[in-house]
Amino acid sequence: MLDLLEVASEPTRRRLIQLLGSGERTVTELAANFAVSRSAISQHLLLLIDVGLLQARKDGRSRYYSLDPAGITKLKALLDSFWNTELDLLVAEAAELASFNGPPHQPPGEKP
Amino acid sequence: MLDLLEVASEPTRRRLIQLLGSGERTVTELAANFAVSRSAISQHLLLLIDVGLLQARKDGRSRYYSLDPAGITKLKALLDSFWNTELDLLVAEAAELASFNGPPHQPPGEKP
DNA sequence: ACAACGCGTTAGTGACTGCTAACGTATTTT
DNA sequence: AAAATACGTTAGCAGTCACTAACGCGTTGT
Repeated sequence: MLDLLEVASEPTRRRLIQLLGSGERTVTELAANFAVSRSAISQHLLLLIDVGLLQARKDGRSRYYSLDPAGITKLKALLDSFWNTELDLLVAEAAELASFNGPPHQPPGEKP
Repeated sequence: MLDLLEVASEPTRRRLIQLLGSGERTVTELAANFAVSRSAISQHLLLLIDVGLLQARKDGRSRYYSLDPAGITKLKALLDSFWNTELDLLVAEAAELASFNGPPHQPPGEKP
């Protein structure tokens, strides 16, 4: 898969990116947060490197993975170009409609 | 595929969502914007309906597809929860670094 | 030094994806 | 009214994905 946004969107990889937001981690450390094997996580990480979202640093027998700022910047740009004004308008309209028709889940008023 | 964000991220579907931002369209109208067949587009649209991002209205022998505001709102929420503060910080740092080291593509100064 | 272990990566596979080809159905056209 | 046409959906398939199992290679313990 080549598309940056699509690669970043897969649920496991999304979570990996978020976890790496707070600093570099090894495969094993990351895998501890998931139900799947180290191997699966390793492959996700390699793919994320392929598309330029991650970097790796070797230290002893561990490899420390971290976010690549350039890749993250690129991802942000893609997201911004996708989410255009028309979509924002639609969200605003949906919010208004919800307050008219009665909210489906969260009442609009403050808690008493 | 069940994950809303992942479904929305596929390049063809991303473009479909953007095209539908300006109003409802038929399968044929939408397919005119792509290299692939009507059939392929139809299947993407059905998937987008499955995850709640689209609605369809039948009229004559055409089906008019349009964005479902509720789904789009949900998508926005997912995106916002994914893109946390740490990632924004990283992007800011990357921008600073680029201006120190010499910009790779776009010079930071205004055009003379 | 050699055995045992820990870490990360490749091999192999079932399931799924996105596509074209074939189809069903409704609407025109003659 | 029958034939042709336009629109959208299903059938079938090659390629890809995400995963577990098996592996290679450093490192650590004895």
